[in-house]
Amino acid sequence: MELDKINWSILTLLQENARLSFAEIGRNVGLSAPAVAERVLKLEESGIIKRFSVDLDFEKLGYSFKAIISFKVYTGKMQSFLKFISEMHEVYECNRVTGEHCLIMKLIVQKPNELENIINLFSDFGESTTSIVLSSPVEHKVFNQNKN
Amino acid sequence: MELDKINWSILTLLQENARLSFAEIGRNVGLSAPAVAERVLKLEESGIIKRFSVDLDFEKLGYSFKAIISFKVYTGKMQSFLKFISEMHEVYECNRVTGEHCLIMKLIVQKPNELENIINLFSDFGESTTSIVLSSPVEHKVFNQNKN
DNA sequence: TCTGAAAATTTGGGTCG
DNA sequence: CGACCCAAATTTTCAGA
Repeated sequence: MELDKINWSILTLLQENARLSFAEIGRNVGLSAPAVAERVLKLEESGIIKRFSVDLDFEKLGYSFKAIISFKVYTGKMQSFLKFISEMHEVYECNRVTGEHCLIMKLIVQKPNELENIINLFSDFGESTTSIVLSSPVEHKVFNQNKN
Repeated sequence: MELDKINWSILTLLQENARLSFAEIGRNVGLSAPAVAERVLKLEESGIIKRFSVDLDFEKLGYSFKAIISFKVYTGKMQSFLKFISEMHEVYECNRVTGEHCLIMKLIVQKPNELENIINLFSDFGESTTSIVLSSPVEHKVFNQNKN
């Protein structure tokens, strides 16, 4: 799909506030509301917009600990481990990567001892290296085309 | 702020589809539209909902390479490095962590050689270990209170 | 793109624990 | 008094040409 400057502007605006009305977006990019609606629909249909969502403050929800776990899966255990973590709500994200460790995961938990339990459960599947997140200087940055 | 079962349901629904109407959410949780609107407003005001956003498919936008860089910052270079990356749109996320490496970053780029350039730029500030993301078995999971 | 019709959000007033 | 419902007014979205 071809992305012109206007579509990039729409995507930037929607990332910052997905509840802008089409009319308001149109005012920003110089289009009428129906024209914006049509573009957004096509962006959804093409899959470029995967979903409209909300970003939550996990700390305020009582989940104060973020951890990043690098994980080296034992031979033959990959499939069962992926199935295992897909059902754990504490595992927020999991990436398969090149390099020494096979997986890099991000977890969100309420208390340190929850993390301990999880690491114990993981030990059946491989070896983990855990880092606690102290802060997130850059978090979920708005993505745009600026090439500086 | 107190979060009852209804507010958790609202948060789950909004994460899955932030464009549900208040009336539709109300049908799911057994409230009227204005009651839902008021709850959502309070969730925003309290900061639990940080923003309404869209999740994008970066591959379809031509940004096919995700990388995770572990970074050990040289003494005294932390502040200048954080300022440096805050202005780089390729750095999607940056976490300060415990452990051997000080920072773990997620980057999104179009081509491998862009990554090479970035790693070269980073070398003034510290030592990096780069992993290319092959796939993301779990990505931006919907967060809810289920304790199973 | 424009216009009318349908649906959504917002606001005010009133009610129940 | 806070949280909710109902109903009217405004805004937004949708579907026709």
